[in-house]
Amino acid sequence: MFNPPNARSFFETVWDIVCQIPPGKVSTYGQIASMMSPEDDMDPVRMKNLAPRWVGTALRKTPRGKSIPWHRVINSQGKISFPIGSAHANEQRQLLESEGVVFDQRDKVDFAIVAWQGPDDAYLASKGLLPPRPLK
DNA sequence: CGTTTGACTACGC
DNA sequence: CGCGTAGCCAAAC
Repeated sequence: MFNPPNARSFFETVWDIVCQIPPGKVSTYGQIASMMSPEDDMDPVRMKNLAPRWVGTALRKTPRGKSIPWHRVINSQGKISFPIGSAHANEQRQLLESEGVVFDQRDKVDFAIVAWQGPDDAYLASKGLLPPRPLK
């Protein structure tokens, strides 16, 4: 899953999954990671700590020209992961708000309303992905 | 080629 | 809820 030789396909899988998130909904780095199968010899603890960061790494390298909805991925706390007030954070927030996503006074979204439930089963099967862990 | 960085998370206080 | 910390390791510098 995370070996260098597989990095390319890992990134592409992440981008592919992100493209499945509909407007007005959000996912998290950890949720996307939860859909990827760990390698057989991967230590569960190591996996848990590593996977979300790799999703972040993949997103950081998102091709800007392919209209991938990168802004629909936030962190497990329901907040944008860029420093508040930064150019990136402002852009991400504006994109989400333009889709109807609401942020409360602590800059958090309400997962009960905007959490993405994951791709449909057919998509998961076609990509060999696991059902995503629900967001809380 | 050594050091720092980073689009994370779970957990403890 | 907010803040700090450990765990992680390929990129970026």
